[in-house]
Amino acid sequence: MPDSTPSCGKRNMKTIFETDREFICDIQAPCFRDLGPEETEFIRSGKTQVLFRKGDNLTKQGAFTSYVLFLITGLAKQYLESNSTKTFNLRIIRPGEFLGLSAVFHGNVFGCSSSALTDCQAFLIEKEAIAKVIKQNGQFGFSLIRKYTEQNNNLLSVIRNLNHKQMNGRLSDTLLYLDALKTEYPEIFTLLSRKDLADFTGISTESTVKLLKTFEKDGLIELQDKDIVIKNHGILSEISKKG
Amino acid sequence: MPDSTPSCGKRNMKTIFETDREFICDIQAPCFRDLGPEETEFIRSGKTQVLFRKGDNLTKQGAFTSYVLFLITGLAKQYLESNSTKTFNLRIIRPGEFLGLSAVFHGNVFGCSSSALTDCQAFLIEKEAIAKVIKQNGQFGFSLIRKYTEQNNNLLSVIRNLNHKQMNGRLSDTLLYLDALKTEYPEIFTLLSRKDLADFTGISTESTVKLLKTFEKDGLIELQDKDIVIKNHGILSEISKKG
DNA sequence: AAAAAGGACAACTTTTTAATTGATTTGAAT
DNA sequence: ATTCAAATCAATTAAAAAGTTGTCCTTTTT
Repeated sequence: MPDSTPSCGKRNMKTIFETDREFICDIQAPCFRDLGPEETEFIRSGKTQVLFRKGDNLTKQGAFTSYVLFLITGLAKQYLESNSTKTFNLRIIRPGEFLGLSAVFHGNVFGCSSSALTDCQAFLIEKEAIAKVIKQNGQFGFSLIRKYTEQNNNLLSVIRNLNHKQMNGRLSDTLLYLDALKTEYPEIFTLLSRKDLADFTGISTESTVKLLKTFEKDGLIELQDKDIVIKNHGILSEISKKG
Repeated sequence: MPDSTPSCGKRNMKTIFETDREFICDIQAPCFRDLGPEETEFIRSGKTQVLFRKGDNLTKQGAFTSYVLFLITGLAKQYLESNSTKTFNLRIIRPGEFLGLSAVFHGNVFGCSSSALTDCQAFLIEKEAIAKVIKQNGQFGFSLIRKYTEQNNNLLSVIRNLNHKQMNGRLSDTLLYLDALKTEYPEIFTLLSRKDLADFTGISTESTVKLLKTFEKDGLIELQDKDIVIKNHGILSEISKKG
């Protein structure tokens, strides 16, 4: 589990179902700082906390939803499912991020699936509670929108990639995206399989493997078991830009 | 995928998200036969269909829920999570069964987790829709209650087992339970790991392995790779009864 | 048509996970 | 105190999944 997570004071937290030693985790994440005491109380009353084990689905594309997830600890990946075999990885979800926010405003199904790369603690907040607080507290809404638009920008660049770029450019993109997370979560690459990388990049697993080797041969990266070290950011982002 | 599932006419079904060739699966399962045309329409309007891939969670213990799942094809297991390491398997979920029904009536969180043993097609029906139809159509409610009480009886025997019986009795119980499903789903044992069996039985994986060998030595069962063949139902149910 | 990009398949290797076994410890029941 | 049931631990083996590589095929670009 990452070190630099919004601390909730305890490790080895339990689900709310263990009555013997109930764990109370306050809402202390940055984006909740804007809330007044009654608002905090209101959110708290409409939330629950769940431990997702590594591999568990946090959300399932197409399933009805009545809540938003807020990741407290752990890392997850968000992905799109198309036919039963194909998967496209959209992004890594970090502590402090929301999942399923769009269902608060329109539709009532999850648009994407997501699954836990490590054990994950998450708040589940009923959408009425979130909606009410957003309407009531402009600053909170502002933070949310900010987060959301950032994610949206990422989606746009994903689409750009898929449209314009070829293998090299896309893989560079994926590597740079993940590498940017590495400062905060040094284990990020070791949590992902080659298939995961392929699903981020939108190419086959085999091509990914081969291209990674080529990148290594060209001195752009270094493959250390599952970990990947970027040796030449400059050229890699050149490749990423040129496609 | 099992052969004898409530047929919906097609194989290789797709999620509702694939607009190119949308799959429409009518509500034809036995328990929906009691519904009048308007009721069927009402349910249909408040449902969606999702393909859960093998390993996916259908439900997550502690997560808010606003819907009921109805399994169309595939097999799943339902289990209880306690601390992050321990799991207790409650039952196998077969096509034609509901999941999360209790949340329609009380509480709004899933009481158990469940995950797909094979790819699973499921309806998700919003709980208001189910509730309304139950109130409206006594026969439908009757079928539902019948199903539910049967499940409940199983839970009672599970509790009895945990309280009174020791290893031999419990494992016999688990084996007989699963073997009863084997007629309809011959692959049932091959879908479960030794840990799964242990989690059904409530004993350690190692003890399960050892006891299975003992049972085989005593001619009660035959271990054929992952498959298990019951050779002596009589004695096994003796052991199950005696504890 | 030729070349390049990239997927698909098949064979193989490595790594990871699951299963198995024996030895040791715990803990309740007699 | 002794016994038995069963968990835990450590070590080993077996099976499954992930990763790798080469070849060949298809599609797009030129």
